Amino acid sequence: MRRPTIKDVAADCGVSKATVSLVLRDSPQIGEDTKQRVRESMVRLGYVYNRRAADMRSQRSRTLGLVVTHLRNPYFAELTMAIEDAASTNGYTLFQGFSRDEVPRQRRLLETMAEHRIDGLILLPSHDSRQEDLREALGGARLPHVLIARSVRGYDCDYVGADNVRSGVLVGEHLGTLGVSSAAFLGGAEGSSARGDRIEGLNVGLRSAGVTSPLALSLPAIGDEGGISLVDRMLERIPCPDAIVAYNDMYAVGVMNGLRARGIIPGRDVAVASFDDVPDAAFQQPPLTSAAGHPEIVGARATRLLLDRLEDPDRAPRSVLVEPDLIPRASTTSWSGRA
Amino acid sequence: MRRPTIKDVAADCGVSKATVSLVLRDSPQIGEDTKQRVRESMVRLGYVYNRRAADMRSQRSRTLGLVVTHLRNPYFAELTMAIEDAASTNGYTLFQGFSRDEVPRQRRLLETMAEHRIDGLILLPSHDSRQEDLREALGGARLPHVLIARSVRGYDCDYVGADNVRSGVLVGEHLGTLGVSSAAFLGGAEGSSARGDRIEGLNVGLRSAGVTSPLALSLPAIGDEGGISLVDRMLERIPCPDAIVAYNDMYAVGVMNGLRARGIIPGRDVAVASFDDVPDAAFQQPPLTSAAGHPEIVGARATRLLLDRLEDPDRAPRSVLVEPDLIPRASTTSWSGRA
DNA sequence: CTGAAAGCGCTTACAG
DNA sequence: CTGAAAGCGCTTACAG
Repeated sequence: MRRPTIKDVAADCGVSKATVSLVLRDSPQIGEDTKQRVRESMVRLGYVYNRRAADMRSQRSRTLGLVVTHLRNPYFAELTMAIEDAASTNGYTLFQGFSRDEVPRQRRLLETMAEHRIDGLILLPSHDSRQEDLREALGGARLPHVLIARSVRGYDCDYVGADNVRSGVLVGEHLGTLGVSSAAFLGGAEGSSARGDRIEGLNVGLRSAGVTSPLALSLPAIGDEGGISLVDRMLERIPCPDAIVAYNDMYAVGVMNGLRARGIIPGRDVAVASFDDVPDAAFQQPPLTSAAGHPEIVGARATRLLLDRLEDPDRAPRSVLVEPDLIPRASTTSWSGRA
Repeated sequence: MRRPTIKDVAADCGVSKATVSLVLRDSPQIGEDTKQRVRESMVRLGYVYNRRAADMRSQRSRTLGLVVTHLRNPYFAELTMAIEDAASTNGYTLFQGFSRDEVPRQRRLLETMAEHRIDGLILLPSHDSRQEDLREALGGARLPHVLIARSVRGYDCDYVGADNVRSGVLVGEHLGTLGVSSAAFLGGAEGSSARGDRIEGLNVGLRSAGVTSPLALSLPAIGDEGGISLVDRMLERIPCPDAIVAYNDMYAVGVMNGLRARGIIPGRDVAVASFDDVPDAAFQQPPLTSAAGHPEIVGARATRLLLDRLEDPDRAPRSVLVEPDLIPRASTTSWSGRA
């Protein structure tokens, strides 16, 4: 009941192992009649190609690793699906792991994947990754890799993400145009590259739309804190601003619930905007204005970048920023203006 | 610049390959001083263990395959994370693929994973999978596997899912107790095992709570159709019932938006309930009553079942049904009763 | 406690 | 057009 190997196939149809191997790759060296006979033997014996053995000999695995933090964020889920699609289209199978935003867990995953001899890695780094963490885990294994969605300060490598500064500018200009004169930024992990970029762009956008005193407050989330709690903390410190910009759509949902709990109607009493434009954003009450981060494009470009690097391991690192789009919806456009 | 192998390590510290191999597994056969020397060599040379080679010899791969349809459903995302967690806790690395509910794509993924010699497979079957499809893809490769969330008619194998009949009963009893006298079921793919089970249970639950004429209508989704369109189709055929039960929380969100678009307030004018209890359910307006399907438990049990089967490939197939819980929220409890 | 040898299932020059 | 042989990097009996 052992699984048949090319040796069994070769014996079954009276050729050598080498011939069977060449038939597997449909080599033009082999005659059509021989190919036919070999293929019939394979079917008869129930032969299943063993890639592990093949790859061991040819020193590549045709596998890629994908490590993201988790899938609770629909943006990460879309990113994951886009990468799987691009990988399998190009003949690669994907190892997947979730760091849950924990550096030790991330390190273990990278180690294991390196031991499985993945050809390359796509990593959405856990938010507290330091450059040393990555250098240790990736440099040691000399593993081609690209970072997505979050960059790591001081660590220069291939990177693909939405253009967060530009997203911030779009949101800021939109709010300014609506007549907003005060705004707060809620959520996101302190020190996150995406958070810093979004805030930076937001200030630029607000100013360019003529808002003189941008960002009355910006509160990063503490631990697993959600939007409801952030609204409470905000209201302890400042009166409700004209607009609240959430770090992403998930925080925005919490923010809108937090506002309602305080008797403030989101969309009417205060404009609410955020980032990512996950599918659910359109189905919120009110529908949520969001800067689309196009995860399907980010995922496809990241996979492309990684495959390019496999071809040429020594090329200079590249950074790809995907252009965002502002999707205005009622959470900002129905804002009634200052009383 | 070739990667060092155990041969290089052995040469570096003057022992044989076999000794290095034993040190890798921390064998008690080897003396502490020798182990120390070997480990120092490994670090010095930057040795990375090659599991592919090891596994080829030992005829197992320490990898599992996970194929789900997609991650757009948060329930599937939770399931995926739970399985990855259980797999990595047990020393397995996960291959992941998405069938996108397409049988040919599913078949290709299963074939490729079999060629990579995964030790076992967890499959959330694409909704139109026939038993022949699975028999062909899995029987041929003699691959240990367990199905999750959806069963396939006529295909007897290990299975883990929420108890959908019981979920239906819980929802039905809850609605009956609230005084509902008419209900419609919206969404889900026609022929889906989960859909059939939920409807069956729902009828039982409604009856047992004294509702004499259950389920005025049940409409499966056509293609990618969402809740909004389903509401429109429902209202063309019957007057709005006391309660709408959606196939899952994603349809429920659409259903509530569809109702609002028609001037019907969900929660007040009509009770809305559904299945899964994804994290977002609590944050809907109104918060959504849902029968929790506990994906973290389903995922953990499925992985356990697969590992058990790897131990004993010939045991009889088992079916594990995870007990659901009804989480009542305002989408039903604020229902005002018949006018 | 350690080493020499065979073998896992392929691919890859090299002959013929 | 096909075959014999070496080798990918490990593990596993088997000696000693």
